[in-house]
Amino acid sequence: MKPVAAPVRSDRRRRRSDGERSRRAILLAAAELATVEGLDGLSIGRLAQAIGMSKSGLYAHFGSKAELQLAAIDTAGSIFMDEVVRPGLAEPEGVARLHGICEAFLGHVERRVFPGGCFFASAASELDTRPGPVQERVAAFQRDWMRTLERLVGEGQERGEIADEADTAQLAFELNALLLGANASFVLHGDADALERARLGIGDRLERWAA
Amino acid sequence: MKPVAAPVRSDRRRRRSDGERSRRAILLAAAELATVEGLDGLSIGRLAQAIGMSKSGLYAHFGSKAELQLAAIDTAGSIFMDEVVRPGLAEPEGVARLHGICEAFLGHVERRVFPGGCFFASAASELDTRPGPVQERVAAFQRDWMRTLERLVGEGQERGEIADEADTAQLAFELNALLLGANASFVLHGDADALERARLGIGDRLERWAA
DNA sequence: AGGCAGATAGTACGATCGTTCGTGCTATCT
DNA sequence: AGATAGCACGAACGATCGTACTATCTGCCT
Repeated sequence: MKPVAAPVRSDRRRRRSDGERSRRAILLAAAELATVEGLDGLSIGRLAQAIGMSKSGLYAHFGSKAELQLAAIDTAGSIFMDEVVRPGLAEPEGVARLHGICEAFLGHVERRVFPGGCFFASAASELDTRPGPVQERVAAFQRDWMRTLERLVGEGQERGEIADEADTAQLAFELNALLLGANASFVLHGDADALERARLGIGDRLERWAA
Repeated sequence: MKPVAAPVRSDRRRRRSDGERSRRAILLAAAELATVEGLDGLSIGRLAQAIGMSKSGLYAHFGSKAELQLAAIDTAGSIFMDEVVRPGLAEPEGVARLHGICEAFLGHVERRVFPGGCFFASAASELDTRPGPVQERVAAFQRDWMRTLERLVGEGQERGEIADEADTAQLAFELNALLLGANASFVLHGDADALERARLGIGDRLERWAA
């Protein structure tokens, strides 16, 4: 989990510092608002109003709405990296790290890093039936996340902390399902118990396959 | 799982048979389209075009877009009942019935009863941050579904097929999480393996707590 | 210090949104 | 058979959508 499409300045357009700051503010607000209004439902006019800018001034930073959406996804991705992946990887390698990343995920949901819960859960559900570059970017992120989980499970197995007989992808799938289930229940019903249930389930799964 | 707001004719308005047929066609299309465009993203104009009717003619069946959404939710609910709950309950009481309802859920996803996967997963994700009557109706359905799962788990325990020490709500939560995880992965990535993973996980959970 | 490119705002466009209204048509009831 | 009321339509509304064009201002490089 990481290349994540660096902020490649492919075009030869230089950026001014004030513009860069504006752009960052726009994308931060866009990433947060998108979990509430949806990536499509989020309108440029409302976004401009939310950050106190003119519609055209904001729009000039992006060539189209689709490019704004793509940039917002990348921004959300780097927030997700900072809030979930990096803290998780800070734990010592093995089951502790797997536990850590799951806990970091639940924590970022609980702390409402995004007001509408996990950005990618929200975006994936909205875009799942709308093929195109925007969907593809979200799907790529989601695949990357799953690969990260699988890698951590695999590391646990290599270290002898998780049974070799365990199906790596299967275990990763189940952990992810518990995380998404908790996210959904927490955001829709405000049900904090769901987070605890996910923790219980995750602990149970890891115990079940402990070597 | 069942009262589900019967088609109560609270107003004294009589219905003509042709109107009733149109209304049914509208709501069927609306329930299906909503899993693709979203309940909000679904526009009346596009819905009218999809079923070959005028915008105003369609609109006349409902006093507002919100009422159309509420009616579409009820329609989706009765489809869900027919395709998932009823077939599941056809199995003999106990673990078999629990297995049956889960399998019926996965089957209705795989058969694309709704083109965008489980209607309520889709709607819940879209509406989770938008309080109001529409959200409330979806949330009520979702609670009802969870209660059904919990009831089936409880029945399994009463029959001595599931260990009494099992946490009823916890087991229901985990089963539901596996179902939703499979739904999300299947719709976003077209990943049929996810359905199999859910089946494996469900079987494993039920075995784990078998009495 | 001068000048250029980037940043922001203003305005306007065509399309589409949900909604309202008035008008014929016809199924159904008396 | 005639009356009633539900059904469907076309046209039009004000608002808002994404997008384009133009003009003013200002940070930054030479």
